[in-house]
Amino acid sequence: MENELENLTIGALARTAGVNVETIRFYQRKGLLPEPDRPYGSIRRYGMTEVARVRFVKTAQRLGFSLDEIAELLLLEDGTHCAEARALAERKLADVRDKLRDLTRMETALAGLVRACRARKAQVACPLIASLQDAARPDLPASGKRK
Amino acid sequence: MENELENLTIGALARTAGVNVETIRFYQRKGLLPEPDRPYGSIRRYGMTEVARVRFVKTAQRLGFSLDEIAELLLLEDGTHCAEARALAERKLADVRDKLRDLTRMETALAGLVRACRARKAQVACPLIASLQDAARPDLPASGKRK
DNA sequence: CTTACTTCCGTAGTCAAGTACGGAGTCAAG
DNA sequence: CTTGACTCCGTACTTGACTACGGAAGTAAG
Repeated sequence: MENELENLTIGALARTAGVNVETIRFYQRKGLLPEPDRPYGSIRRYGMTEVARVRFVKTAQRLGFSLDEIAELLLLEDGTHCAEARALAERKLADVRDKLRDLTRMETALAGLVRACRARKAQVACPLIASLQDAARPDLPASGKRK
Repeated sequence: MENELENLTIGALARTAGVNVETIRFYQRKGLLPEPDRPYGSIRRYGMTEVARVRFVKTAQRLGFSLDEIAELLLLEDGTHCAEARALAERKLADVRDKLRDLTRMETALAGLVRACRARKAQVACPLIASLQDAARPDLPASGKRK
């Protein structure tokens, strides 16, 4: 035992997760990462669970989630009560599916452009905007100030 | 002619695109949105092209792109030269596919949680983090400071 | 033990993406 | 031709997500 990867200092945790030490501490303050109590006047130690958590935060950010939203996702991970969990999960799932839809459209448009370019068709217009346009959020168009 | 939707003031543009007027002006300063010249000492007018552009920016943001990245995507839309366009499009496409992969994994995990919850299995643990963990970026783990 | 690096913690600064403000000019209804 | 709403433009403030700083305490190697 006494694994390399299960007795990390905050610095080692940061390095293996690919972030700054300050970021770890910042996430702890925000409640995104538990702050283990320090064994009697000593320094805190971390394991792979924490590494995975930090990486998850970073990945979710890349996918357009804010830290607050990520906190909610982590609630699910940590096991909330069934009723609330389900409602939350369903909302997040819908959100994820919206993103998937839009990303897929972007993929199609980009792939089309690359193909056209490869085929040396001089006419290179990328209907990227158009790809996301239609069927876009049929929500209240009158003074619809979502926020 | 003289369509409702082709002679918008900045305020109307903002309203139909679902953003603040100041945001429009901010995007213009950043070069994300063209600033049409004002017909001799008068005010600027906008059309559906601009509405679509603003909406595109907002959607791309939701998908985790920064304004700088979005500016690049818009370059494609506006038709850069083939060689550069293709290189850029290929990079963006790879990026989009990475996101798709991760989002799909999140979808699976969330859908699983919802299903479990529906089935009233008390044991509700959402392996959300785990779903993104493996096969996660096999890039330089030593001092890998992506930014 | 000393010395050099870390950790710890609080406070302050930075950068991206807006948002707000205020005064001067424009417009369209009455 | 005035009045109220809106545009224009510059500058300043805010929020989210870090990043830096500095002094006291912990730790690992020589």
